[in-house]
Amino acid sequence: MSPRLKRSFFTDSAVKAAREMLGKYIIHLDNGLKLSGRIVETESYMGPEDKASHSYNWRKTRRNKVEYLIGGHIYIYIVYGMYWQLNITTGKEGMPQCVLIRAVEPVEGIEEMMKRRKTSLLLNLTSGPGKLCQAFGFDKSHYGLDITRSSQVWLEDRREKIPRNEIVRTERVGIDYAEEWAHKLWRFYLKSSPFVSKRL
DNA sequence: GTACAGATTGAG
DNA sequence: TCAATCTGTACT
Repeated sequence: MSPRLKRSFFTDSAVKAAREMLGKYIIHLDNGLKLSGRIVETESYMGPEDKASHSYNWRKTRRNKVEYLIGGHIYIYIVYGMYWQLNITTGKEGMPQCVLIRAVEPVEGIEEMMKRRKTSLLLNLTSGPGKLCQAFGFDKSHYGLDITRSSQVWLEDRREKIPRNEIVRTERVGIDYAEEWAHKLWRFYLKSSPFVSKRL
């Protein structure tokens, strides 16, 4: 049985999918080069009801239109003019929610990641949303990709059991403008992972 | 056409 | 603590 996560995983709500994504693996086959990592930090963006979300109040623009696709597509965009943010859409078609992958633990392709990140410090390769995109080479060329079918990018379940007390649930990072939504506990990370971007 | 903020990072 | 850097979005 293939360990690849299939559609049903991504049609859950973003909060549930974000929590379940911890301990799963992300794989990028980059021109024959295999890069992979274990997901250790995620955030959920709940769409129309969530002021921090690009699709708050059903907003739909050229940038975020793929959020409206069925769960399992890549929504990637740039922030601060220089960093990519990798999101996976969730929910059924027409429901614009997504999960932001904020940090992974590097597994395969570490040498290449070090080149791309210009550092030999393991801890600095993928411990943040912008960092991991640079290490993995994720950019606009992956916009809208269906990760349940793509031969370039997918997620795998390697059957790791995550104990309940390993999962920390906190407020999201960098969205102070979002009023009461800024306080929703929609960020998840693995307590014992040194690759988590920020501790509160 | 113009203005401006931003789901970050790394250097000082 | 703060600058880098530029696209998306709203507004004129």
